[in-house]
Amino acid sequence: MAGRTVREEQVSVTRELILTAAERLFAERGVLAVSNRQVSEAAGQGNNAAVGYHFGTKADLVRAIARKHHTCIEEIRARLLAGARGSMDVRDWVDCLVRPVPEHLAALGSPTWFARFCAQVMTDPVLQQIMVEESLSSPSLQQIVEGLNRCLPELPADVRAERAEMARHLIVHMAADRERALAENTPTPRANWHDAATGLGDVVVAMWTAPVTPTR
Amino acid sequence: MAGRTVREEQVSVTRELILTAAERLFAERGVLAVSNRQVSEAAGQGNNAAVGYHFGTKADLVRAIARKHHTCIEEIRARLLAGARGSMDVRDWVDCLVRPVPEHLAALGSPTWFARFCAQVMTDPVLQQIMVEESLSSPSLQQIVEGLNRCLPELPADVRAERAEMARHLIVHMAADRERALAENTPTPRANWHDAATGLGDVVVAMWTAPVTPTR
DNA sequence: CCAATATTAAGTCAGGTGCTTGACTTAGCT
DNA sequence: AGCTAAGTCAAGCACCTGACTTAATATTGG
Repeated sequence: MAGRTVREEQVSVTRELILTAAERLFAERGVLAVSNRQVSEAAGQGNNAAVGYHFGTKADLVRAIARKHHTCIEEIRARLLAGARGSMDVRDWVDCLVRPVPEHLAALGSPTWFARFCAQVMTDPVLQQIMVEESLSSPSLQQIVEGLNRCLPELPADVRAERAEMARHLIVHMAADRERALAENTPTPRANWHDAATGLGDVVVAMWTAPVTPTR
Repeated sequence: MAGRTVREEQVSVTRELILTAAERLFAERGVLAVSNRQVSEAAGQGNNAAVGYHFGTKADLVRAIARKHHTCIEEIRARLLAGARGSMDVRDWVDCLVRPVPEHLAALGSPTWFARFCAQVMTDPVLQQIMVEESLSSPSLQQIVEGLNRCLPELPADVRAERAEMARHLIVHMAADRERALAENTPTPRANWHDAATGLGDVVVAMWTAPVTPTR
């Protein structure tokens, strides 16, 4: 991370400043509602074009934020994956799917903004593509899907795809909701991120193992 | 709908023109990425301030779009609710929850834009509030929740709230995904909206009836 | 120790935005 | 028929945006 020379160190500091300022503003006001200028100012940069200089377009900035967190999440997922290898229990694989994001948010300490940022980017018609490029590049996700497939061999491929999509939505948006509630001091159904992930896991296991009513 | 006089008729035509143009642009490009000017032009109004004149701010326009569809959806929900009254089968109540939106979209005929619009508005930090005001004002939703509560009396209140939230996310975002796939001619897991709702119902029933692992 | 260079600062510019204004058109009433 | 009021249009306003240019600053390699 930290560059060897003083120069590189300063640069990486400013980049990080911009990244975190952008993440917060995006989460609180909306990605498209915030201009690069506002991000630069919030990052304490006198230069109103600091974002353009360091990252390029706003899409590039979004990608950089996503990538930063993605590496952390990927590590957690790899760790969980190691424990689940070879298991024939759906719950083990669901935990690999469900726990990384909440655990990452817990590790960041409150307040966090990434979940709200993520939810917005994933539903925006143009930013969405950036996120899937960044996320689906993960090979560990593919391993989880394969693990689930081995546990549920009778499930039709279409239904599998459908339920994977559902799981993704639940993970992202429930995390965003909880994050928002924490930010607004609203009561949350669960006391901490770990319990929230447990509740999510209960549901996702039930979801994957639900019987499929045939469509004529 | 149609006013008695010629004048009122013209006005309601213009309003409808703006409403549908806005819905399409918002769904395709993002609510905040589209200016009121662009909406006015797309609606064929020479007046660049037509949106302002007829609706006020953009938030008001969003509210108007939401309300328009909400009335239709509410009718469908009321109809389903009448059939479920008194039932002790979770599936009946879940259908009341899950079917109205897909059925409404099916009735609109393709292409539709409302689901994508809805998903965006529900995840935007400032627009979100408008949507919940508009949606949670529905008394029929409350009846469904009560019906589910009667079927599942042992479920803790927190978990109930949590799972209601999850169901909401699934309904909105899975509809949006399917709508987008239809718009882009991408293959969809289900052949039609009714089957999609069935698949969704399978999952939501499993979700509500899933065992709750205790948190120490 | 100095010159080359990367970063930051500051100002400028054309274009787009919401909002307001005033003139014009036309339906509806007397 | 003629007046009133609502709806439409077109232009202008101040403001903000991204992109670009230039100057100041400080680190680095020689």
